Amino acid sequence: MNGFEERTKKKIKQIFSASFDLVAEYGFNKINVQEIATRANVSPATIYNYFGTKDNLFKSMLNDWIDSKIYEYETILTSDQSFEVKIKEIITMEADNIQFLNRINKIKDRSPVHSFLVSVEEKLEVFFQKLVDTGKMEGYISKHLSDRVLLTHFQLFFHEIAHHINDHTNQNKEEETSQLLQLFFYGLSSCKLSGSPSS
Amino acid sequence: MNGFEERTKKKIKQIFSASFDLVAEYGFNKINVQEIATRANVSPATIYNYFGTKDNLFKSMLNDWIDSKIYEYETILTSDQSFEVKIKEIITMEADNIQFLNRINKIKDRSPVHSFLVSVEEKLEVFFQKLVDTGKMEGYISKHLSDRVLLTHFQLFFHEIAHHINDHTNQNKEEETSQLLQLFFYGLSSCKLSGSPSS
Amino acid sequence: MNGFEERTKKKIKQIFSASFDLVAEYGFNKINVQEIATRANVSPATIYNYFGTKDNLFKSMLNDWIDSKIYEYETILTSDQSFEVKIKEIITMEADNIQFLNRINKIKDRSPVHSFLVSVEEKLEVFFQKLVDTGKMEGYISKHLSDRVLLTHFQLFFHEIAHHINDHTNQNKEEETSQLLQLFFYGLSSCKLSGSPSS
Amino acid sequence: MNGFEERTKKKIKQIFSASFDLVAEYGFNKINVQEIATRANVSPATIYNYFGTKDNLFKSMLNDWIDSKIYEYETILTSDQSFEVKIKEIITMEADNIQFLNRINKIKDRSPVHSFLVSVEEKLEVFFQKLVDTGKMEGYISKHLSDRVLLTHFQLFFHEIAHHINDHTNQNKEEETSQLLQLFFYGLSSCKLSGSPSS
DNA sequence: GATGAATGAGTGTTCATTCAT
DNA sequence: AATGAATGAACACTCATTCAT
Repeated sequence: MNGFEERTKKKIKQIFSASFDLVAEYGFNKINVQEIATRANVSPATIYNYFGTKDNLFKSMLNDWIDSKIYEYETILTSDQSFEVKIKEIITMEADNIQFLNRINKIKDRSPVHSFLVSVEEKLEVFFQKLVDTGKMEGYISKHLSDRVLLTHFQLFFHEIAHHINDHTNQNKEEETSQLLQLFFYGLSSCKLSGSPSS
Repeated sequence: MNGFEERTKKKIKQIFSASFDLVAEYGFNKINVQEIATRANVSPATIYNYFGTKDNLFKSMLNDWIDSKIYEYETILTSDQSFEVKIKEIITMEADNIQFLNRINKIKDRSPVHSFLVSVEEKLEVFFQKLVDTGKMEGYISKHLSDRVLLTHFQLFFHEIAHHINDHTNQNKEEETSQLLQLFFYGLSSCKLSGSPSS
Repeated sequence: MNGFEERTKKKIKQIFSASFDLVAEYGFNKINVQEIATRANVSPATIYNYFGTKDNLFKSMLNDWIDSKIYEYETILTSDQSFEVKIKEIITMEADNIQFLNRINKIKDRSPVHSFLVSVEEKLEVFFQKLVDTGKMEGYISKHLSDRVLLTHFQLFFHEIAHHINDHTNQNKEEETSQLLQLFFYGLSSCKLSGSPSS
Repeated sequence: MNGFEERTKKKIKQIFSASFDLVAEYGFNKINVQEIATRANVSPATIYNYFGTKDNLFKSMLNDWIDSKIYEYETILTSDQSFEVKIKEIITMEADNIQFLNRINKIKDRSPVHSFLVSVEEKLEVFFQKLVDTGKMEGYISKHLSDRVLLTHFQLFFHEIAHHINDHTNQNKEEETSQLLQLFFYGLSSCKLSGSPSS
């Protein structure tokens, strides 16, 4: 890789980073190319040279982001730890991206970005499927629960806990996170208080 | 009520209805006053006569909507049925509004509407608090779980189930809804399969 | 005049008064019919019933105003006092209308009102001509000065002094007004300090 | 200065010129950005790129205009001529801007431009103060007249004479201008007919 | 390759005026 | 006769995108 390519890569990174931060803070709809360009220290025209359209910039940025995220998740999943520890680690990771995840999770508007969000979701589902499989195999998840239901449940729950971890106004993080994990594993009625495989 | 007032009320209803539908379908950011006006069979200027600004229209519409919704919920909550039946009824009602709820739930952008969403959320929290109280009193919810955690949990869960009910591509609604309720009450490990108060 | 006509006349007076005040405060361009109607305690539609257009309202209002003003001026002019005293009295009267006069004096824009302002100006010129004639006859004004020049000069000077009288931030009203009158009669070089006819 | 800057400067000049002409002809209130843009051969968006708001365009234009005007005045004031000749030269210059001056002089409406007009007026006052000082020093102006009064008087008088010079319907320009100058120096009673310092 | 500059197509909002009651 | 309500025609301003340098 020569000097030109390197500089180009660096600029693309800056643009991705600026887009990510601004989307996380304000959502897709309330930011404009000028803002992204300013924060990335390039001109708007440069962004168009690289990505063609604003939507395409978002698509590329999302693609880059989801791939690196999935890679980190997979690393945890294939590591040598108990299911519960893996869950906790992944959730902690999620906490870092929770604001951004909230942004991209519920957007089903006219934006052409939406079509791309579907592919992000698919990649995430593939991962969560592996997670569910592991959980069932290790006896942490009742086998008669359908995968489809569990997928939705995992995603929502992860957001929920990550949101709590990330909430800076929250004083009882530790306690509440533990309670949420308990809700996750044992439900509202809480027939059991400390978790070990039920098999 | 004379003829003027009656027609005005009717038009306001039309405008609220058009706004609601469009927000539900496309979100706050992707619709313009012209569209709302067209769908409501009025001119944009009429909307400004009534509401002054676009934001104010949204605020009024949300206020109207949340009040009627809370009223219906309260009716169910104070009815003479078991906790589980109440939950199911409320969730079924939610299913009708799920798309709209998804829209307004995650929006924390620069829009001045946001400030108003907080008050919507507060009204909802008041209701969910009552729901949690009832659940604890009737023995369906473990008393050592903090209210704060439960509030978030309830809201998320309701959305989750309602989303399933509302998902038209879904074939196994009945079965999946039942599974989700089970997850809700008894968690991932599913120590118990049929629910009756644990007290 | 029956009760109906009386009420109509009263409303027209209210509308004239509201228009006058608002034009004096904000100028022709920055006030709207709604504002005038509100201040006059009528509906905008009523104004249109009476005057047809906004411009026509202004024309009627100006006409009414200038006629009453000219009437008062003429009364002073035909009174039995010295020229200097008459001048002072008229200037004092002007002070009350100075804000309004400033408004209408310099407006030569696209407004159709302009065409009417010309007729206001004509009426004023007729009066000022009489004033000049009196001044020349009584020996206060050098006869070799052309009427045309004197007309402009009088109008400007009246505004200038009236403006000083009306300026509430001004501490030395008395002194400054006297100086201005001196400038008027004897000019910058002030060859004379107390004025008596030079004939 | 590279090609970019040069073209930008040229366009700004065009925009200033177009704004100036239109304001002079129709006043601030009756012209829109589209019109200015059309006359300046740019798009409205370009104007917003440069100036941000319509008001800001006016402010910038006025600032540019007053500075160049003051510069020309100062040149005359510091030149090596008699007071009367300086006065005549400045008045002749004013005649070129009289329409525009009439526009900006009396506007005290709700427009945010007004706040800026104050600073224009201040710059003019500084200049007129110098003029008055010179006149007093050279014995053309009676020293017991207050500066405050003289400032207003000068401004009004300049407008008056300039207006006459500029009035194309006027046949006797020469004669009338001379009469007005006489009124200025020696007042209505005209105790003196040819002007030389009275000291 | 990078960018300063320019713009067309909207978007929220205002307001004189009309119309049905 | 009076007015509540409705609207068409503007207008200030934004922003994704293009283009000449």
